[in-house]
Amino acid sequence: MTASRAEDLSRQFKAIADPNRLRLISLISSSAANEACVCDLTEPLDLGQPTVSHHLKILVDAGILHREKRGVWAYFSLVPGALDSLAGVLTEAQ
Amino acid sequence: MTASRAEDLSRQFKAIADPNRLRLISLISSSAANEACVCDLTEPLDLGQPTVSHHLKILVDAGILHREKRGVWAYFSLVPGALDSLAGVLTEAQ
DNA sequence: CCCGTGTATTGACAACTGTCGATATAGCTC
DNA sequence: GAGCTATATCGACAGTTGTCAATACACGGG
Repeated sequence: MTASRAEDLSRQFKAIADPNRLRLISLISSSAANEACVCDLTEPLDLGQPTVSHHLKILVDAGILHREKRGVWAYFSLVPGALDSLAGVLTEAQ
Repeated sequence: MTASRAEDLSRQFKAIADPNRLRLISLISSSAANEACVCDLTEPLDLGQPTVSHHLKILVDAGILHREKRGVWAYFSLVPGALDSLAGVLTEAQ
């Protein structure tokens, strides 16, 4: 594996390598329309709104979540195939 | 997902969320007998021996690598199924 | 045009992480 | 046991990360 490929992959793994971000992914994927807004996510995680917004931005920047603004609300959903692609890296390694 | 489950998973993802550790995994899995010693790994990564030993310890503590000492050499190999188990978490999430 | 509300950004701070040099430990060979 | 070699541990340091309070921005309703 080249160094730059390893850098790219580590950026994505770093994005999900945080307990609160793993819970965000879990909450979003298991919610009604497979999407959730920030206000739905602060309470179950017991974190402040800026902190949740920060974590969501990291996941969006990593290409794992999609952000769609409708009116005042920002709805977050999983990018189809993003997690599968990361999973593939792990299964191919062994 | 419970908070403690998320903590456990994040510990494993943190272990692989580093470019040099991803390369270590790649190097070990693609080497001859699916194992390698520290001395084989320092040169391709261009890191010092203490640093490589440190990264390997993190992977062993996370249950991803197995360490077997034979004489003066320490041979590292993938723990069967460890990466598959992590991959499963990602595919099930979506 | 305000006001209220949902979200994003900024600045600050403690905690953690990756790296290195120096040193310690373990095991082989003579 | 002495010396050599492979590996592990320690101490230190810069850089990064997660969190919060404060603030800014964006949008809809009156």
